Amino acid sequence: MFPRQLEYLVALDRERHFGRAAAACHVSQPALSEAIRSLERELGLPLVVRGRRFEGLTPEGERVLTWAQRAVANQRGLAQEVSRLRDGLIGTLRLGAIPTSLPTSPLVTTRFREHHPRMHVTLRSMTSREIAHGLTHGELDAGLTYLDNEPLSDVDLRPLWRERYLLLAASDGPLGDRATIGWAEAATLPLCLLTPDMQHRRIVDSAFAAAGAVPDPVVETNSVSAVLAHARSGIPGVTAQTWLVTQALPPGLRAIPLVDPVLTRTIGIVTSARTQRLPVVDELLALFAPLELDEIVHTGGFAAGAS
Amino acid sequence: MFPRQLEYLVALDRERHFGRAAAACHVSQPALSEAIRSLERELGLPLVVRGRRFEGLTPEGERVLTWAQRAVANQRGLAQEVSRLRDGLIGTLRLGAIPTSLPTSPLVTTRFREHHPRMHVTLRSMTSREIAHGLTHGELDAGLTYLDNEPLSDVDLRPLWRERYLLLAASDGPLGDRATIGWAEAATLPLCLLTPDMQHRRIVDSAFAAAGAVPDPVVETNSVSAVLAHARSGIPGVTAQTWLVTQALPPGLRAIPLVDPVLTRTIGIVTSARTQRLPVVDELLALFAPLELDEIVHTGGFAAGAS
DNA sequence: CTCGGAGATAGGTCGTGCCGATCGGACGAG
DNA sequence: CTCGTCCGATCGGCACGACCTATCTCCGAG
Repeated sequence: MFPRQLEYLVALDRERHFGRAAAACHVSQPALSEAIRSLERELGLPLVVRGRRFEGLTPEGERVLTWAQRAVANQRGLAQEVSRLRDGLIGTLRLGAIPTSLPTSPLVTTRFREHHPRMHVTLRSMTSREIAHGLTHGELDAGLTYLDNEPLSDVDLRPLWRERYLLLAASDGPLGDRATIGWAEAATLPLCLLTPDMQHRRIVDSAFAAAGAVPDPVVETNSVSAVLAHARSGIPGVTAQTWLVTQALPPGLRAIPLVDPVLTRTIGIVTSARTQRLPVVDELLALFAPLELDEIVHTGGFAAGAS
Repeated sequence: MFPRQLEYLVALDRERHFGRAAAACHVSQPALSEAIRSLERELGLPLVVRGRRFEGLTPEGERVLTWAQRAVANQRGLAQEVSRLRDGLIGTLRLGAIPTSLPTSPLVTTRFREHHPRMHVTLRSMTSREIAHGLTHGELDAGLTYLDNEPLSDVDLRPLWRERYLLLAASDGPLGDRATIGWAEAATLPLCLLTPDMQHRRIVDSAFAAAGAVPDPVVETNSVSAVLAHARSGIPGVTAQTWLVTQALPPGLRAIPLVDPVLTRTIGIVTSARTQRLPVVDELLALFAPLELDEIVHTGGFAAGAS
């Protein structure tokens, strides 16, 4: 019933060792041991499998654990709220971002830091699946990922901008003078694409499929800079247009909008809908109106916004 | 930081009086008074406006209060989980239901009671707005209401069945031999409808509008039985077909399916998506597969199911 | 002026959470 | 087989804090 005991239970489940759990909680081992026992006594339920060593939680213990974790998370939220009210927001915003969102991520991080100078930001490149996992397990405050593809469950969405897609080709090649190109035609070219484990590639594939075409990826890579390099040497590639916002198009390259269909994917902030919003998440969302960054991303007003 | 203090804060905000709050928590007034002071000291924040009498919480106090309420709710959830694990589910399922769902509500309540014989159910007739309020404020475990009309926010949905709509008319009147009737034609009749403050009426109005017709409600009432009575005396009425599932159609009445368009509205269970699911809510949802009741409702297998 | 209500203060008691020290069983190494 | 080690349980004692009753202060109503 009491937060200390629940905290110990969470630590015990995490460390799987009474001594280490006690150390993690800055108490002696007997204190933690006794607290767990008293918790079992109060609840009238066995929580941990009693053996010579720690052997995991009982099924009842697992159920209680989830409530304990929520209580601990709530405690952290309260502590963060108090610290915000007293000293302004202090601490670290833990942000996960898919690779495609990285070039534009400074739009998010810098604005956040402008409003909260004493906050730190950790920005980790991860897959959308890892982001979902991090959110549900409280290891992440927010994520930057696709919103309308392979939808995540139990998250709140805040769209920021819409991606469009470009064919990168050598300006002195046969495509040097094209204003647009259809996905079907692009599929007839030898292409350099990202590997299929990346969501960007799966989105691109769906566009080819929508145009009734099957692409021919003669080179597959998991690095966008490799795509650019191949494009310059004659093997065109497909990229999201935000990749070109931060860095000038290298000389000798052209970016040709892909049409038929014009494929757009929304990128935005995802936050956990299940756990109570931490103050830091509230503050983050308060800074960005829906799709507010779309204009900046597409008009190239990025450099100014990120300065 | 400690649950007792947070509990006191919640009680103080509720009772707006130190003495009453203390009584509600079964402690003496000085105990509560001192606990609040110590909480303010620990957090380093003023929480209550200090005056000769209680004068409300400070803005900081309000923020802390929301976290305190979550902590208390979480505590209740844990307690309920423990009681479930020990003795099976005991207590009361607090259910809110819109009037239209009442005739079919026994399908829900009886199945729940079959699986949890020691649980009580309180079923309160309320508007969908009141249900939403009750869910967000933790005064309600679940609601029974329309899912696809005037959508509620921050709730989880579990569809149960789909309503269709019927025209009730005297069997010896001019409509006595009709198999179906269009909304447009129905609008030309003198009608008895529910009052516009009821969602059922607003749904019916939208069906008339979809057919490009404006009904002529010569009688408006907030009671379905009045609609039936008027139908028998010559003024037809519109009702959801589930109203006729429980009670046999009174002699002299016919129920004629309304078409063009065939209007369907889904009724189901709504639960709070924001607060952590209480065990009782988990158990309730576990008993009903999506739209599982649709067949029972429409084939009239209801009596058997409710026995 | 007095009285009653509201909340703060004072002083004392009891529970309990924590510590250091120690115990006892299991297990691996030799 | 036996010893050493690791892990968790148990013990005795201390100290803090949460609570209680009683009392005080202040203010407004009558």
